[in-house]
Amino acid sequence: MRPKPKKSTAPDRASEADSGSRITLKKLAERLGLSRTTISLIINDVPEASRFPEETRQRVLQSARDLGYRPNYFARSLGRKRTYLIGIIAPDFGNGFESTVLSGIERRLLNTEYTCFISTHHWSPSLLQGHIETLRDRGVEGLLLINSMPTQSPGIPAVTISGDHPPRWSIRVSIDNAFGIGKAISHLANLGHKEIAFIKGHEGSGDTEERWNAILTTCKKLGIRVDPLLTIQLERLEPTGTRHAEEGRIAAQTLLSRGKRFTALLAFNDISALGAMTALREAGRSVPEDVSVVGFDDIEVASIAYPALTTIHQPLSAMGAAAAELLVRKLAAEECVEDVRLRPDLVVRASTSRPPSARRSSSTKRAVKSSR
Amino acid sequence: MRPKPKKSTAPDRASEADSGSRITLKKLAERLGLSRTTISLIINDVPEASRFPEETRQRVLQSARDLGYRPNYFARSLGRKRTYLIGIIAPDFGNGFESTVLSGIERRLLNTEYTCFISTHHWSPSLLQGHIETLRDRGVEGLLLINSMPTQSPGIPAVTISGDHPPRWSIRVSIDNAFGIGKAISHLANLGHKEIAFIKGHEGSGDTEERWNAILTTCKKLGIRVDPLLTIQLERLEPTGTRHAEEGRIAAQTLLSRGKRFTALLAFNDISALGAMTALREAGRSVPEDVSVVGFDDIEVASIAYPALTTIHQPLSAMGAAAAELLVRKLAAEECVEDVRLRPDLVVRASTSRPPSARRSSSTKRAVKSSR
DNA sequence: ATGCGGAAGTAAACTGGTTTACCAATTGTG
DNA sequence: CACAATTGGTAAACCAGTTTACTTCCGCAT
Repeated sequence: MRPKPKKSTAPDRASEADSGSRITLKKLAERLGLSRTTISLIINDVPEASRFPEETRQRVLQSARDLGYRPNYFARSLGRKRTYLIGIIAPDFGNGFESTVLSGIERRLLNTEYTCFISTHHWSPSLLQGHIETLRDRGVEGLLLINSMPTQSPGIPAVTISGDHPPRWSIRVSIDNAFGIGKAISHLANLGHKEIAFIKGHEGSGDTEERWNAILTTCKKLGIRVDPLLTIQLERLEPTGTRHAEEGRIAAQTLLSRGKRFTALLAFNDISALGAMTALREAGRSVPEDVSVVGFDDIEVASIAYPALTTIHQPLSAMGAAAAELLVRKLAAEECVEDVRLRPDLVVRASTSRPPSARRSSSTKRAVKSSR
Repeated sequence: MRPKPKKSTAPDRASEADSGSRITLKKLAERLGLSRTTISLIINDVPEASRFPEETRQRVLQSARDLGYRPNYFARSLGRKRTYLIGIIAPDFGNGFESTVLSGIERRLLNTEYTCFISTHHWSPSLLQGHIETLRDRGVEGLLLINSMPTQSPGIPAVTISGDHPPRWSIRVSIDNAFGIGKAISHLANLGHKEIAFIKGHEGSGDTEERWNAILTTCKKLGIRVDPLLTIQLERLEPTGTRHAEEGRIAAQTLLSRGKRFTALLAFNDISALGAMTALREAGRSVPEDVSVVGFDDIEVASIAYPALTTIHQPLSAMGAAAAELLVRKLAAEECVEDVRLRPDLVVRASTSRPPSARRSSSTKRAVKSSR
């Protein structure tokens, strides 16, 4: 794009051997003795190009290939009024949640015309707003919002993944939090747990409210008490986005410091569950002998933690792919696309067992179990 | 960018209330009774704009603000021949390595003019090559290559982060692998380990060779035998990029199946170390009582693993920031920027201890230690 | 000989900015 | 008072494509 003052490397593309700069439509036209119009029509293979005899078509195509012609995206976008650009926004690159969603998005977009900007806002609303403006300036046609909820409509099509309060302006891909939480608590209840502690998600973040409401509903249904003393909310730590596990550890420490007994802990997500497990160990409690722990998300490290984490599996990659799919369809035609809601499932691993009171053999040595 | 057929949401920007479409320089000029030239010069605050009296300047600026004028990036890039676009390429979004480097890059680029494309290639050379071409077509001015090494020069400035064999066409940000490996092995040797197993990195990936050579050199110096039977190379699993821990688990299983005794294991990186720890447990070996494990990278989960992982800390975020810095400098002026090499350090946690032979009190109950 | 239709292709306007070269009017200076 | 310099600004070319509305030529039927 920019002129290079000195090329130290040998030119490795035909296009660059040409005349120092990239070959343009005009130069190509001159070489072929045809007009820019003709070349453009043929290169783009528009219906009108059928006017030209096969021979001319081949001549143009061949020449374009030989000279390594690549249309200038900026000129093209300017004329066509389409950019094929998508903006992705996430709070951070995370410990497995965001990255897995991102890979799902990439997978779906791989063989399309679209290219993605990705930016992160570290939970700063103003940064989020700023990114949206920058991306719009850059010409993105649509937005994929992972766990990110702007206060105003971005003014372009947007698909939110796992955000709360789906606003009217966005399409939403989410999982059935109530179903997942129901499964998790039922699992603990079935094992015999009655004293369950809860780590609630961050204020105003993604699925916090929905999951919390599901906890309240499920517990009421199952006759389990939700004790405020056994409830703690995650607080963000600086620098945001890099210490999620630490947040869970601190939450569990606070919980323990209150002195109220609990035999199980349901964390907001896996990473906070893992941090909490660390805190429990530090306080001399064994998992799952003393305290059973359940996470949410099923990120990769959940399965290699020790003990391997029982959790609610979210099809993260599929959610990313679904979101990308919806956005692409929305951008292609103004087709009316609908929200997608997926079902998570419970994955039982080694971090949950019956509560200590239910088995008076608490000194049993921990068996080495397969962790998956 | 594209015409919206029906706007269901209320217009939230002045620019959109205008005439259905975004306001252009021309419209702005007409409203002000000035020429496009004048507006352009003033908006861009070029030196030549000093010609215009302060009063005119303010009038233009104010009006632009009021009408929510935002220059069209495509038109601008076309004329200026600068795009302020950077392409980032990584194998995948990973479990902590890539994401931390990415956040370092983002941090450095946050208050600059640059915007980033990010793409991943899942270790496919052809996909990597394809991404480079796509990004070049899209007009990126430079590339940040995380653990990704194209076979040919990309033809634009590039900074590689943690890649092997730095080619002449790129600037390189890396850590001193030899130093790190030296620290790791010395640590094990000081504890009394002599039978050390090694998990070598993937064929052709990033720091594999450098670390492997460092292992050979250090072991020779310390008089430690590098036994082929205690050496295993990581193999990629499908779908690539999502099962790094599993790769480490399989490697350790293979190692164990060979029946050769070892008291310590040095893994290529943290995620494979964690997978290996799982395999060791499954085989009934305790970490660190029976086998000490050392990782490399110090990703976040290393510190919350159980036992917390002793590892070589890489300043990942700083490396990302440094790479971005170099690229920006390179793009700004053709300033001659040099490679950056950073020093990692050893972080001793709970996954290493003296070998079983050295302490004949092998039935000691594992003490609960602080994990950081 | 004239008019029609299709085949093959192009001129020119347009996208929305940037930039160079120039102009007209005023002010300053010898 | 003539000439230069300054002030305040603009026309037009340019970036590299897309797109619309022609044109020209030829063969064929009337």
